[in-house]
Amino acid sequence: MTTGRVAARRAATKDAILEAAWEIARSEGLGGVSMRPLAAALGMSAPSLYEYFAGKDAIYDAMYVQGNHALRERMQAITDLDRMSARESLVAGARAFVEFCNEDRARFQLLFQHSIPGWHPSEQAYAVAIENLELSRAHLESIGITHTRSLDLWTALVSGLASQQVANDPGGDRWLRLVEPAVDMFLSTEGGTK
Amino acid sequence: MTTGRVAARRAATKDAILEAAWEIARSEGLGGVSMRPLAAALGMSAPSLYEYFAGKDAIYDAMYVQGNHALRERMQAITDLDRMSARESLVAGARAFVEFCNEDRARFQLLFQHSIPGWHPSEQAYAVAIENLELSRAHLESIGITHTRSLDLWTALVSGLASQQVANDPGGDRWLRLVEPAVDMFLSTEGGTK
DNA sequence: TCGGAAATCCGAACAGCGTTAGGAATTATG
DNA sequence: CATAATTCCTAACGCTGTTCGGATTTCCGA
Repeated sequence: MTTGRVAARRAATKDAILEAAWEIARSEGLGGVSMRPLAAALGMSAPSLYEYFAGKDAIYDAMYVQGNHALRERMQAITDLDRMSARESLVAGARAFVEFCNEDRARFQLLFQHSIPGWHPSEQAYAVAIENLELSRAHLESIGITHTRSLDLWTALVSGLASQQVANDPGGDRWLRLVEPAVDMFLSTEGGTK
Repeated sequence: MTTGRVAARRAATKDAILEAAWEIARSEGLGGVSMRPLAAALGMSAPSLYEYFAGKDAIYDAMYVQGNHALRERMQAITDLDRMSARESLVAGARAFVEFCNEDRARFQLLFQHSIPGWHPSEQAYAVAIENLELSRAHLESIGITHTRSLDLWTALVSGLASQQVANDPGGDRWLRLVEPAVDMFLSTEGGTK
């Protein structure tokens, strides 16, 4: 039985470890997460962490999954996309994404820059990211944008806005404000990429 | 006198160190550059590197400057921008940039993703990057694009194309092919961002 | 309730990292 | 030729992620 008391306690400890890891990542930077201080923040010893995660990479992996789940929830919080025009829904989606990236630099670096040397998300963790990408592909499809070239141009545009925002005006809105003009620009020549 | 035999030999050794560092970065990844193997590749000992660079960060710094100089030369190799139309020169510039990024993943990560935990370019190294940015700003100005919003949208668009290309199709042309449609899209609504 | 099993923890240690100290060897120069 | 500057290396320090071995605690069925 995987839902016994031990499993619940184990899951709670894992969550606490990830929570502390996020906190360190936000204050010290994503690369500043190290095992001994992380363990100390939880009142335990570094080797004890290995009872819960196979290693530091597995911790990053779990954080990567958490981040992608948070992104999915954020995007799905825009419930009534159906009632919006294509333009409105694109603006809402892109704005939500850029805001999400702009909220937490460490999370952005983990999810979208591959910022930890030598680390790559595991196959199952990456699958969660693909799932998110698929959702936004479905969104664009629902408003009639289906060609790979159009989708690629859209992802480049939105990710460019997000990365510029995070890198050059973190927490601000210098590129966030450009979401609306960017959507208009994108829609104005949609079809030109066919 | 800084141009004596000793200074020349010293400069040659520094170049050799950077050369070996680039080679390791290209094969092992940017974060895979470590002092002892780097020194070993040059037949010397790790502490000897400190005769030439203040530390590992200083090596990254010098690589950062080298990379930006290479970018400037590449961009300036497009000599006859004057004889092109605005559209042609934008296409040429963006294509050159994306190609430059796509050639060397390690170089791209060093210059444009801030991929080494805890490392930031020094002020004087960053100045070289600003110099490059200023050149492309001048280019856009010369074709009548002056507003900050337009410039920001342009940088987001081009950097988005480059990062998507490098991350998802390294060495390929999936996003490189989108440079031309992207420029058309950008120009079609230029003025809408005022 | 007792006892074996499972879960959890920790101290010690290993290899690798960037870096420093101190001194020896080489090279340049007055 | 001798002094000074340059260049190099060995040893070591504190940090990193990680493993080992064993002790301690917690669970759970007889």
